[in-house]
Amino acid sequence: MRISELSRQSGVPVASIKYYLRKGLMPAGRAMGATLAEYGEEHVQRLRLIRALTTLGGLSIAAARDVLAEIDQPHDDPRGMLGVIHYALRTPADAGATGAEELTERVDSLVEAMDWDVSEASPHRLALAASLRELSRLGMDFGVDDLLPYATLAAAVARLDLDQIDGIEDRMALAERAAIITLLLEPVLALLRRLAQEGEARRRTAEAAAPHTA
Amino acid sequence: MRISELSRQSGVPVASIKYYLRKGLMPAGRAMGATLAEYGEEHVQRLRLIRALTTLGGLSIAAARDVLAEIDQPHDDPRGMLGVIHYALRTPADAGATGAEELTERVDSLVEAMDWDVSEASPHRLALAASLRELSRLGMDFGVDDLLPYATLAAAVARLDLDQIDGIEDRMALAERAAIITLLLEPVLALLRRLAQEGEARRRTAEAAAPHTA
DNA sequence: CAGGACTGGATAGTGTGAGTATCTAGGCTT
DNA sequence: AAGCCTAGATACTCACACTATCCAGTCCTG
Repeated sequence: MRISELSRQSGVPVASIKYYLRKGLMPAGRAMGATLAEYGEEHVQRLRLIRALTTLGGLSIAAARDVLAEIDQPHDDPRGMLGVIHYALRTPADAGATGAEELTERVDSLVEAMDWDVSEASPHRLALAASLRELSRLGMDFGVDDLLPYATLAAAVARLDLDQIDGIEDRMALAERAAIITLLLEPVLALLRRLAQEGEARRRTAEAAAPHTA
Repeated sequence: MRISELSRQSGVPVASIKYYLRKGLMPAGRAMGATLAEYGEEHVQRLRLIRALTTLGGLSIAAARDVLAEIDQPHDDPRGMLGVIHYALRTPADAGATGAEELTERVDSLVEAMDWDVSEASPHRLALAASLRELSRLGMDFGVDDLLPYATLAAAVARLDLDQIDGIEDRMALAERAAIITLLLEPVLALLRRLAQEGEARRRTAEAAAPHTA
C-alpha cells in the first residue's frame, strides 16, 4: 500500500506519517524505487500504537521513540523488558535532587518492607523520593507507614498487570503488550481512582448525614 | 515582602511570577501604591503549589488555574469538591467519541457493579470509555470482568485517599489537601506501580526458573 | 508516449504553550 | 537628587508537534 492509503486507513495525515518516519518512530516502508515505498498492515498497527502512546499515554515524540525502540529490540527475558521500558521513561520529576537523601532512605525502606526486588539504580527510586519531597514541602509528609497501604495495593495492581501478559508466547507481541499495559493502563487506573473517589466521597457524606443507615 | 524577595524565597524567577499573576493563578499582592505591592507567606505557599501542580502533576497553566480557582472557592460540601476538581481536569482522552457507545455501556455496568454513586454526567465516564476503546483498537479488550479487579483496588485506594483528608476542619486547607491528594499522589501511585511491577516480574521469572523454591 | 497524479525526501513554515526580556513610569531610600 | 526597585504592558524566545512546499522521480491513462 502507498502512503496515501496508509494515511486513509489509519486516519493519520500523510505529513504526520512522514514526520514520524523522520523522527524514527516507524520503520520506512519497503522501498520499491526512488519515490515509491510499500507499507503493510504492520504500519497501520504501528501508527495506532504511536497515537495511543502520545495521546492516551501523554508521551512526547522522543519518549515514544525510545519506548518503541525498546519494543522492537529482541529481549532475552521478556519480563525484564518492563524495567527497560520504565528506564526509557524519565518522569519529569527527576529535577532538583537536592536534599532528597532522607527521602531516598525512606523509599529504600519501603522497597525493602515490600520485599520488592528492584534494581538499586532504578530511576523510580529517585523519582519517588523527589515526589515525596515535593509533597512534604507542601505540608503533606508521607512516612513509610503512610505509604505501605498504598504500596500493598500497588503490588496487587502489578500482579494483575503481569497476569495480563502471562502466556503470550510471541516475543514481539509480548513486548508490545507489556508496554501497553504499563503505559496505557495508567490513565485508565487514574480514571478508575477518580470515579471511586467520587463514589466514596458521596458515600461518606451520606453516612455523615444519616449514620444510622450505615 | 516585595516581589524580588518572593522570588528569592520561592525560587521562582520574577518574570515567571508576573506570568502566573497575568494568567490568574495567583492573587495580586496588596497594592501599596502604583508601583508597589506587598506579598506574604501565602504567596510563597501558592507558588509552591503552582509549581507542584505543573511539574509533578503535569497540569498545563490553564488547568492549574481552573483547579486553583476551585480551591479558592468556598465549598458547602467540602468532600463534593473532589468531583468539581475532577471536572476542571479534562483528560486529553476525550477527543473522538465516535463509536464509543458500546464502551460507554460497559463503563456504566462497571460503575453499577461497583456501586459507585457517580454523577451521570461525569466526564470520567466518557474519558474511560474512550480509553477503553483505544485499548481495544490496539488488541487489548478489557471487559467488565477484566476491569472489576482493577476497580476494586481503585476503590481501596480511594478509601485511603479520603482517610488522608478526614478530620481536617479548615475548609480552605481541606480543599487544598484534597487537590494535592487527588492530583499529586497520582505520580506517586504510578511510581509505586512500576516498582511493584519490576519486583513482581523478577519474582515470577525466578519462580519460573526454580519452581521448587516457591 | 505525453500529461497529470502521486511519491519519498528535504526544507521551511505554523501555532501553541510557557516562559523570558524590555520598556515605561512611578515610587522608595539614603 | 541619585540610584535603586516596582507594577504592568508589550514584545521576544524556544521547544514541540505538526503542516505545507518544493523537487525530482515514477506510474498510469488515454
